[in-house]
Amino acid sequence: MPAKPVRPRLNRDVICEAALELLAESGADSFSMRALGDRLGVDASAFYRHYPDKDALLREVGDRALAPATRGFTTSEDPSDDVRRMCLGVRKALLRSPVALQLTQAGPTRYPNELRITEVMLDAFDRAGMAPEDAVLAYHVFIEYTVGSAALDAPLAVSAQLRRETYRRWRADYAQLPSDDYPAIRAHAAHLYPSSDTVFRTGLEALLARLLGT
Amino acid sequence: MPAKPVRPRLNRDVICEAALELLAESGADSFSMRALGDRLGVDASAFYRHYPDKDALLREVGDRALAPATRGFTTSEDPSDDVRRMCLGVRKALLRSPVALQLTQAGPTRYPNELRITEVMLDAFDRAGMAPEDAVLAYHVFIEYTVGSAALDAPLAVSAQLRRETYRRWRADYAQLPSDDYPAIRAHAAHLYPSSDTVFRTGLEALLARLLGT
DNA sequence: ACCTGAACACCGTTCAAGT
DNA sequence: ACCTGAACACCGTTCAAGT
Repeated sequence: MPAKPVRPRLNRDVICEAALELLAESGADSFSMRALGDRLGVDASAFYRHYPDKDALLREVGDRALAPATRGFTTSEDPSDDVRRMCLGVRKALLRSPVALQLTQAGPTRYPNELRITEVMLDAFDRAGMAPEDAVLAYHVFIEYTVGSAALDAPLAVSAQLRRETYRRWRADYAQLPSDDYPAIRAHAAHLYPSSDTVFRTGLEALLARLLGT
Repeated sequence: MPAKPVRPRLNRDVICEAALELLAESGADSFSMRALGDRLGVDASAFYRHYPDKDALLREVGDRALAPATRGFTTSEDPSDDVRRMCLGVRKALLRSPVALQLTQAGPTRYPNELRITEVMLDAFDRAGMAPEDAVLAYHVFIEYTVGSAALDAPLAVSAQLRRETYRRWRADYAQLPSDDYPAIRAHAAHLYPSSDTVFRTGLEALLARLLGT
């Protein structure tokens, strides 16, 4: 069999794959072009032949992180449930990979996974019988809520144990506030910071019920 | 009259004030300890006597950016409207100062403005007759939605003209997608990206109607 | 007590040079 | 065509030294 060409060592596929691994292992804070270069046995400057800059690289990496939400998604007969499942899937994918946050700051990537999510949701609102303007409005509301929540929840999503301990500490802090100034906080301190998944579900169901009229 | 003591040149008040100005003028990207030092005529290392690190400094700056939302806020007889006005005020403050995003990533600051916002909202849910667990759940939903949306909208909030042009360009891009793969996107391209304030209002009213039973 | 200045260990990015 | 290596212009942070 013919020898596989050793060149090219680098292309967008191997770069994004390595970036996703590096992000999953070491977190978003310690990601750098130099660290990515080390992992691939390549100088950091080599990436600039494949992407104009770090942001462009991370935008493609970010879209690939969304793949679990689109791969295998099947539309049902219930548009409301399609929106529900898609939002939950997007949230799960965003919490899994710490590059999610990056995506929130650069506008639409128009990469395949993002486009598929948009298509599925707009189609669902259409099937629900919404007027075009209302469908677009609803689409943006669900995306802002889903991505925004994920951006807030992501920093503590890495470890369930760390999350529980952190929430417990925060509750204890709230419980020690002066009750003259903050009576309502004091009264609710023990209940603050329920599971962020429960919080997300609560808002999601409220939006579905009101905007899709289920 | 006695001469004002020249020392201390630096304290938390003058540091935060200068940081807010620098952020408003030059944006979040070009903020650095060195740039802040230049503005105050001081070496960058001088701040480390007043804050443990850059994050701690920005957390206090972030809370001060919320001041417009709490200063002058008065509770009404309609809890639902109190929540509405507070969320709109928080959004406005967050879009005004580009440090908002920073706040979303570090957990609660427990600085005065953030605490006041929490107190007002929990109190409103109480007055609406909600059970304590439901009040806390609703509080977290509204905060996630408000802060999350602001984090997504902030990058384009600086200039209305830039925002309009950017949205127009994005719509044009969506309109050129292959309609075989993305029929719903193509059909809605002209309506995508309505005013982000309208989007926020739509979701906010849906959540108010469903969670506060208006 | 408070700030300076130099230093350390990093960054993203560019560009001539190598192969 | 693709990558290297050195260089540039930055970072946040520490710490001995100054006043």
